[in-house]
Amino acid sequence: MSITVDATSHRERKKRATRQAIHDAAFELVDRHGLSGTTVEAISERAGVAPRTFWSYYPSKEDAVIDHDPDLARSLRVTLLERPAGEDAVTALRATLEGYVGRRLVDSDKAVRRQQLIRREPHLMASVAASFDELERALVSAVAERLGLDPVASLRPQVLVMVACGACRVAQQKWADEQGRHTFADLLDQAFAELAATEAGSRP
Amino acid sequence: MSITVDATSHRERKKRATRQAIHDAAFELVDRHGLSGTTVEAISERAGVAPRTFWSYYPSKEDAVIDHDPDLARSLRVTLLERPAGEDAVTALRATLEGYVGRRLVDSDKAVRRQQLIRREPHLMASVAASFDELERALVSAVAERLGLDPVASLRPQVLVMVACGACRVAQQKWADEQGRHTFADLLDQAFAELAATEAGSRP
DNA sequence: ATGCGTTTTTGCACAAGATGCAGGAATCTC
DNA sequence: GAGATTCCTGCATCTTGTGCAAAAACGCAT
Repeated sequence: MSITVDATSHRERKKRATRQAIHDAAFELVDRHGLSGTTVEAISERAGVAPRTFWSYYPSKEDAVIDHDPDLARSLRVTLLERPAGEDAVTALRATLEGYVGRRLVDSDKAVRRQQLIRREPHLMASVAASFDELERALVSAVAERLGLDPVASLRPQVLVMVACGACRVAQQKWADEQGRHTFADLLDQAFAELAATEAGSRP
Repeated sequence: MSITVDATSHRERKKRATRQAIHDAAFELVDRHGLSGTTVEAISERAGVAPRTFWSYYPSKEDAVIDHDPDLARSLRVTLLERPAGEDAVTALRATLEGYVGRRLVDSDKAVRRQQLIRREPHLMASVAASFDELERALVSAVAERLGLDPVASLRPQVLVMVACGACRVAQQKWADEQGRHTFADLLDQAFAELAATEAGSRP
């Protein structure tokens, strides 16, 4: 048993390829025939594995379609903590999320289809929400660390993360709706501009 | 076939009672034994109906636990549109949501258990997210209407709703975490105060 | 290359979730 | 109370998801 996790070993490459194949098959079939019109059996066949193997890669059909990166949370955390110390929290969050989302939107055609698929199939929201929740938690703890605040005593970290993630989500949604007519960065600018223009402190 | 939907007919009352019984049974059992430790058969038995009947009330176990009100979205929409015309959008949203959440938190013990249950059982997020999504859409369209904005052209309605719902979510989470040490209204105040203190308009 | 320990894949059995259908029971209307 | 309508139930069936153990693939040392 060696400690070295050679990310390019034959085994590792093959596992990644299989995972990708299953995800691709799941996405393609569900996009074409809907969630309930696609069986795990069909996905497995298209991916070239036995049905039983499917469940050693993903715990459910929905998860196979969404394909959540298991250590994205850690990665975002690191990125955020590496932002310049002087930078204010919202800017740091914004830059962190922009970088991540930007990377995801490189294949813009796939990204649009993905977003629209999620809209068409509300059941996919389960996986998406779980993933989002995990990211928000990670970011809250990272922001609290950055600001030297106790996330139990203060609501500030939660609110900051909520705002930044929310703006991001709104921009991403819009971007998918108009299929990339504006760049994502532009839409994010717009969302943050709206935020700045909002009188949030008003009292009923 | 009469159009009148007599909400207090024998039939209607019985249906409501059955639905409530199923929900109660589901909540109680899942709270005690976990989602995967509770079968639909057990829920049905506790509620005094045949297993087959369960699925004519809820499409899944998770939905029975969450018990989403199917016309809450419409109701929130109406409430929001009935707010004074002069009131700014965030305040109107805040008041609308506060009223709704406040009503839900009347039975505070149940509400705390519910929130903690959702945390313990991530699978419940599916139903919660679907419900939330529906509410946000309804509110976006209502806000757009109020402001005379086109929600496709402007991001403002989306951002406003996102902020208000987000603050609400943060406050609710906190409220459940500390099991009602502060009132929900207080925590909502805190969340909005943090929002107001945030420099959201900064650029990277 | 051969053999050996480890990891991955697969098949099988099985419990639970979910849906369509049709007969029977309860309820409503008159 | 009779007839129409709606609801509840049992049955058959398909799918999802998991545990287990055998078989296949792989990595490594000789």
